[in-house]
Amino acid sequence: MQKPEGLALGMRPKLSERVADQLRERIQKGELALGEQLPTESALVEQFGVSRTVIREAISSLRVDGLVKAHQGRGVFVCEDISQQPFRLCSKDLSEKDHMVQAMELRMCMEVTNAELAAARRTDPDIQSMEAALNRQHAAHLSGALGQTEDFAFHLAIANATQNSYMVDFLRFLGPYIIPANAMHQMDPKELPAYQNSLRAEHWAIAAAIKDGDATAAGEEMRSHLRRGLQVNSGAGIL
Amino acid sequence: MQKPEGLALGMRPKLSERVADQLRERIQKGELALGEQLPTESALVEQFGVSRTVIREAISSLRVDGLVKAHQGRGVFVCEDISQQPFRLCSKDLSEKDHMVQAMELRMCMEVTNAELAAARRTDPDIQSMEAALNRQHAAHLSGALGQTEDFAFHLAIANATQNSYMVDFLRFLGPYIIPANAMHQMDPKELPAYQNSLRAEHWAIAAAIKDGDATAAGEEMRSHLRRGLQVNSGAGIL
DNA sequence: CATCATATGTTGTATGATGAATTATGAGTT
DNA sequence: AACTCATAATTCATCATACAACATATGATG
Repeated sequence: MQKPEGLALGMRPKLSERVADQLRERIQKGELALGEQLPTESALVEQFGVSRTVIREAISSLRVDGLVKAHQGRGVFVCEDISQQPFRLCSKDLSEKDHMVQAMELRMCMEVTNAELAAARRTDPDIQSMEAALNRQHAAHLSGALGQTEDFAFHLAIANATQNSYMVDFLRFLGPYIIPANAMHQMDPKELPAYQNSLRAEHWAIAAAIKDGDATAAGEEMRSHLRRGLQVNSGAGIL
Repeated sequence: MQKPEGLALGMRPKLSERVADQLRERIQKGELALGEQLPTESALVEQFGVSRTVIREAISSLRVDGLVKAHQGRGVFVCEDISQQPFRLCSKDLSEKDHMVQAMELRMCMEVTNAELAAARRTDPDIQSMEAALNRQHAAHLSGALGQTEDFAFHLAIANATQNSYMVDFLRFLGPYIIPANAMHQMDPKELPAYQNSLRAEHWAIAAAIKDGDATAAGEEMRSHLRRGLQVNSGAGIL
């Protein structure tokens, strides 16, 4: 049994969310100045004709989004730098396939340069964790598993080797958007082992280049690795 | 007059936030299973010894973070795919400089490949908006302005030319973390015009490569452009 | 067994009151 | 006039209670 989820044409969104959306709009349109502003809770209660509960929950949303900052006894203020707004990947006006391809390209953009950076900065422990992930992946393949977790762990190890924590964070953020799209699920079981072999070969090539400290080679290996994955998954991919 | 802001050693964080943090921890530690769970609001009221208002605001935080989903009449459930979690760039255990450098590297990772993609896919309108941004930047420089807005507009135009909306979103997300760090503010006014000239020259070189459809050249021009910017701003940058 | 009314539990919203922090006000002093 | 300090007014934070809306379990009824 499945629920419809995505508001089924009559699914009234919560009041607090509607209010929050309206306030977001006002802020991003610039109707509310940057440094200060925002009417008091009681004023908003009148404007929207809802209870304080709703207003407070709406403002709470804006707070965790980093759009406003509330000060007890003073008021709620629009943040000076709306820079702290989080990054999301959920444009709903995109087809499922476009979403996947674009997310994959985003990943590619970073992973290629990531491999180059890793080649320049990797430490011995980095190399060890990379190779450990590859060995685990091999074991998974031998045992009949898909080994996607281990695959991702290898890429994470590379991100770690860049010594840039944001790379790790971002890849980890991107991961869930990509993993489930892997075409291995719908692949002919006959072809699976061959595909997995080539996957591992590509991984080892990347690892070797990084170990050698050859940034250019590492980048190229990563690029062709991901490009192949993109082709298998979607057929497209000019990158 | 400045406020201390960042919790000045005794600044008690709001109850709702403390509760929200504890719940986040429970979820990410896996103490709360993935599909279902989360005690009822009244149960949490007893567990934490706070009012329902606080509990509700805490859950509201988790909701906008994409960690849980609330269903009226049923309960609050941990999201199946915590993938929807937003990406933030605010690791507070990083020095100001490390933060800047790492964010800049993240930008570099994407912009280099971005330029390559743009060279392969740019349309005529893309080229026009790129060149328009450059002309506006030149005008800004001539009028004595720093022209950072126009600079960023140029990079955004390139992102647009990739035909990948996520690239635009992500660059726009990264923008605020980078713009203010530009070293032009503290530069010797004598050297400023020369620096701005070289900036524009690099921009035009990138634009030309993209216009030509030369992906490799576009990537390289972008790489050296950003690398120079990173050096000016921080001295570091092995990339 | 199938169907429907009811009861129960849960989240959503409304309302009033109190506490805590900030700012505005004004009296009083120098 | 200028400064100090207590007081009041404003505003968000929290608490407590009640009701509405929705979902599910229960049990009676046919």
